[in-house]
Amino acid sequence: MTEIAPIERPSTSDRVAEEVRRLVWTGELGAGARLNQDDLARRFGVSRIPVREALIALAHAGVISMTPHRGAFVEPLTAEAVGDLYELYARVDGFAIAKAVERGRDLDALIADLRWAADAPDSDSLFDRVLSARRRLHTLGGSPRFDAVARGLVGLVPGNFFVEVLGTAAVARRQLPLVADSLEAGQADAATGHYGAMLREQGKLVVERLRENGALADREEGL
Amino acid sequence: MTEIAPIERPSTSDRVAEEVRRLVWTGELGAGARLNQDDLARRFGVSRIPVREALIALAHAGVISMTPHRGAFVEPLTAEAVGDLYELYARVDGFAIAKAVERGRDLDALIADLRWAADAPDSDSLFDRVLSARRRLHTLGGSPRFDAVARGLVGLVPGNFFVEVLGTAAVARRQLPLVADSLEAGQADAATGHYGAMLREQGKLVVERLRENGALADREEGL
DNA sequence: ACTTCGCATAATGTATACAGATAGGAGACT
DNA sequence: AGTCTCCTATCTGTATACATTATGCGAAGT
Repeated sequence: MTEIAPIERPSTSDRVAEEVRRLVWTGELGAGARLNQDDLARRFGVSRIPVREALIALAHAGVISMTPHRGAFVEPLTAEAVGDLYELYARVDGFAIAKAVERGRDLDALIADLRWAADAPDSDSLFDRVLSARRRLHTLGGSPRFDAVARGLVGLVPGNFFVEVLGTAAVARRQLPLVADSLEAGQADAATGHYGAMLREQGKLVVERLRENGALADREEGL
Repeated sequence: MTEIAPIERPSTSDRVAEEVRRLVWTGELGAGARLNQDDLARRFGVSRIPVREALIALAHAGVISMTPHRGAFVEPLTAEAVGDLYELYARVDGFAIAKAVERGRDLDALIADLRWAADAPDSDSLFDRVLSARRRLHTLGGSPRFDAVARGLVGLVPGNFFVEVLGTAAVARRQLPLVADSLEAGQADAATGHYGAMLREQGKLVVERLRENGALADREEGL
């Protein structure tokens, strides 16, 4: 039987984390806002256990900060910080590309994945395909640990990235084939360049959208 | 009153995570080993809640993988993967250095921190000081989120890095002043170079130690 | 009036208990 | 004999309940 992706059935913790991400994303929870575990539990109709687990995950992603016995608070988010995260994102994935090429891995599957992603019929499948292409990249160039770390960078935009941030889908459809072409030609530098350009462009769109949402802190608040 | 670092009183979850890290580090838990929540809870004399929270943290660090309703398993760890992690580590922190310089941040405190760390009287204080210097670097160059992501990279060696991996302390004491000097001279590239050299060298020592422990997988096991 | 100590309140951290899902094996059928 | 089905044991996921800690207010003292 062909390789099958495990069925996604998000746990309660995952859904809570996603909802909190959304609250931050929409600006409903601004920088410094406190996240009361009981309130969140009541709000989502679950117990505090999955809420806690969601908060731990969000803290690791840097979305919130937790202090023992004090609580969890939304970290400020500046345009500069978002730009940095996407720049970092580009470099991490670029590193994986470079390593995959340098080590002579079989890139056919990755190239096919990238083109398959760019040909996605709708935003939902585009989202899924980009994620799986990215996962293949990380396992080719790095390791499972690498993939875990790299995925930790993403936890900023909730739900379907391409739906939440208009314009990013077009960027992906334009750039991903260029990455694939470069890989096919064995030009690692060009591939990382196209990939990085995609992410930097998308990062700017994310900043715009966050600004519209009023979810950007003007600067690092004192607190 | 001068700035005071908050007292560290790790929670039960933190201690469990640390212990599991140690089990992986010492090779007692090899690649693919299953982490039974009940067993761990009994072993450490705690309930399953902190065990679960520890596992979530470790999964985010890429040390283990969790599948819903199936369990948690130790990810394989190859010499190549460890080298990659330290290389990535160097690049992430190098990025922070570059941004801090590029944005004209006041580097005096960071430079002082680096020298102060190199002058630490013993390994324990060296460890603490390096961590705080690194934290300052991330807040200068990046943001709180950046710091959270960067710290996620560390979760490989348990306890005091410089005690667990002999030889790394000497490397740090040698390289950190060079980084400080370069920063003082405004040479960002040289600073990232010295910093990166330190981490790459330390990464090799980590690999050696892991090999001694028998904690390295020969290659990516097919599960 | 200001500071300090102590207590009450409310939140977090952890333990216990229950519900739901997966994995492995026994049994029946082809 | 092989395969499928069903069942049971075991483990994970979640809810509830208890313990511990931080915070804020108020009273007493300087």
